Amino acid sequence: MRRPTIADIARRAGVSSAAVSFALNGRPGVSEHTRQRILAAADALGWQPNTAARALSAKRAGAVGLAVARPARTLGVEPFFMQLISGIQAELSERANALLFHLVEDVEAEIGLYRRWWAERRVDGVLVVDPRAADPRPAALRSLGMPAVLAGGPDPEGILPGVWIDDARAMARIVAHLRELGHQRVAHVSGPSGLLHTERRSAAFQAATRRGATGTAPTAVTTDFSETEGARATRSLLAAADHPTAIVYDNDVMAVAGMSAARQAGVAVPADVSIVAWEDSTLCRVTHPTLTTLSRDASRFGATAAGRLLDLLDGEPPTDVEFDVPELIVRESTAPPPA
Amino acid sequence: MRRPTIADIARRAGVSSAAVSFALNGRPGVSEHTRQRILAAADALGWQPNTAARALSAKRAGAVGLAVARPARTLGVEPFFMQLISGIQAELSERANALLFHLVEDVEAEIGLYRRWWAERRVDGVLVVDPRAADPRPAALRSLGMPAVLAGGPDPEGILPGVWIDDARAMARIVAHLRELGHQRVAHVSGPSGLLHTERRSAAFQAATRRGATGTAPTAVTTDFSETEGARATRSLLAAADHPTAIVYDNDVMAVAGMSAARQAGVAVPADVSIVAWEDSTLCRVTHPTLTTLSRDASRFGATAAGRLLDLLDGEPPTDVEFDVPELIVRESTAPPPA
DNA sequence: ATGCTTCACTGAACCGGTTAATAAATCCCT
DNA sequence: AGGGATTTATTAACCGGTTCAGTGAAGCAT
Repeated sequence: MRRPTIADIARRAGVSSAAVSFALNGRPGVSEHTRQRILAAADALGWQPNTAARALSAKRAGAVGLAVARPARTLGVEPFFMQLISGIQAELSERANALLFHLVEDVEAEIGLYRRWWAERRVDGVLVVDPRAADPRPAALRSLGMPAVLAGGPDPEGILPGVWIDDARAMARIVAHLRELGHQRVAHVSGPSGLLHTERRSAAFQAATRRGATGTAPTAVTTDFSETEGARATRSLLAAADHPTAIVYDNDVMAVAGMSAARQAGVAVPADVSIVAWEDSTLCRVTHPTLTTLSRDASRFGATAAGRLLDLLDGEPPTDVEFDVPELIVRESTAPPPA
Repeated sequence: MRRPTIADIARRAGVSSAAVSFALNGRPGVSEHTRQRILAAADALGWQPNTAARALSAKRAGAVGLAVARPARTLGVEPFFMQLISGIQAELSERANALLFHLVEDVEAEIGLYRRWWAERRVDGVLVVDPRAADPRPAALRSLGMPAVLAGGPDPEGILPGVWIDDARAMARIVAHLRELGHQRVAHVSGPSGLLHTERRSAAFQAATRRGATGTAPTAVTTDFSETEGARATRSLLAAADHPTAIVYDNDVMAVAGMSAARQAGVAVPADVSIVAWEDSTLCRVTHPTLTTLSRDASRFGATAAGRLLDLLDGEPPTDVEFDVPELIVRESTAPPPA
């Protein structure tokens, strides 16, 4: 059976197709009485707008894109992304937009994808995640003239509006918790230095621990977020005689791997060393002991970012949104340091 | 700057827009010489088809949908889905299609989404995952006339073509491995009974263990795939005097939780009980001991399913595709049973 | 009654492709 | 050379919406 079109509605309601368009989009040009008649007809026919036709004439695809340049392997274990996507979709659906989701190899491929999406008019704008140092994406998007919102940090170049979580104060909160327990030597196992949020956390860690620092001991180790490097970093940190009594990991996978590595090295958790993970996930609750973690509301974060992007598409001015400090969930992996 | 259209190409090459359309789509109606001239012009202008215009006239959206009715929480920890999506996208990109990805609450919402996607002509077809017992989706899709491929099993009703992995033989392979090690009492912690692949595995487990079964001991426990129920099931299985010496879990999260629960109950892995997980992931390698798992090639699986759907859209007849048996990766969590 | 504005609605162009119908040019065969 | 088939190209309609210029008719003040 053929899908009903605007012409069918017009015929049924005895008006022109232009009047139908006005009525369906809630714009002036038809009387209230006629509008009701048209809406009733549309409803009776079960009409839904053909997105292609609408996109073609209104020059609005009704869809936004999300490209993620991370290996699928890494993505899978992080619940953060699915929560993020879930939040994004809640907001998009609410406002009748669809999400084009794409995994890409690297930032270059991501820019290529943006170029294609834009040329094909597949999307009206994109959500950019994982901002990096010297990120080529904002400039590329500006040169394309493509609306975008940066989810994960303020844009250092000030090109794209951003939505982000206050990593610095979150880190301060973690260090404060460890200080309260009595820890003096705290270490940080961070993610790759290219990512802005990682760098924000590292800087905040340095600032928060500076005062009580223990001379020349290496207190920060950079990794690629993988479990392998998380374990390796842990072993090297615990090898020193006056090793740290607490370690903060930039994600959950590394924290779990680190805990395993500590145990194998004969270091008890939390008796000898306390452990804090950066993301709350199932992983943090199935381990023994359960992990103290920093918990962010990824879903709300995604919804806000998507909302800002749609606002932007509706012509509202670009603005930044900074979230509250995430909550620290204290579980069994943190305790006072050994006497 | 305005995007180039086929009218621009036509002007540049000195032909009509119809000739350009023929040339760009590789169909007869233009000479080889003219075709080259047109392609050169298109290339020079950096032309890309406007998907909305193409969708409107060719009645083909150039996009397929993937709706997933699982809580975002569960999805996140399973690397399977990201690998699946990655494979799907590789195939779709190859053939110039986009992926609309959507998380939904339940199967009813999923059907509602299909209805909307179809009415709006957003997608040309969908990939249906997680087939269930008495699944309403195939019939709903048939009544819509919407092309679809069922990823995860043959359609019991025979409505949709399916792509799936041979769960039965995979389970047989696991049980064979445990038998070779000498295990007599093997248990199965399965997922929810509503899912077809879960039921296939359970049936295969029963068949494979029937001969050596130990009287009335409960050898199978049904769960919701969560770490909580995985741990609970493990505790109840190990409580019996002649508890099983090996447990097969239907996913990785439950296996990890089960291992933790066993340790807390004073049962050593693998000395007292062997553990096998159904999905290989980072999780299975960061634990101590590392987990013996069944490893499927989710990426290739996704690519195949997407390929079948595109073939279907191209008018090819619907056919089923069954994959080879997945590989069993033996690690540290399986060993001979205690003497 | 006249002129002017406002309101409700229509007709037609337009978005950027695809495609059926048609016409012109070329080829082939007797 | 003549007539039909084939190749190459064009014209124009069409997909299903949006939007703008234009047309009556009603409302209002003078």
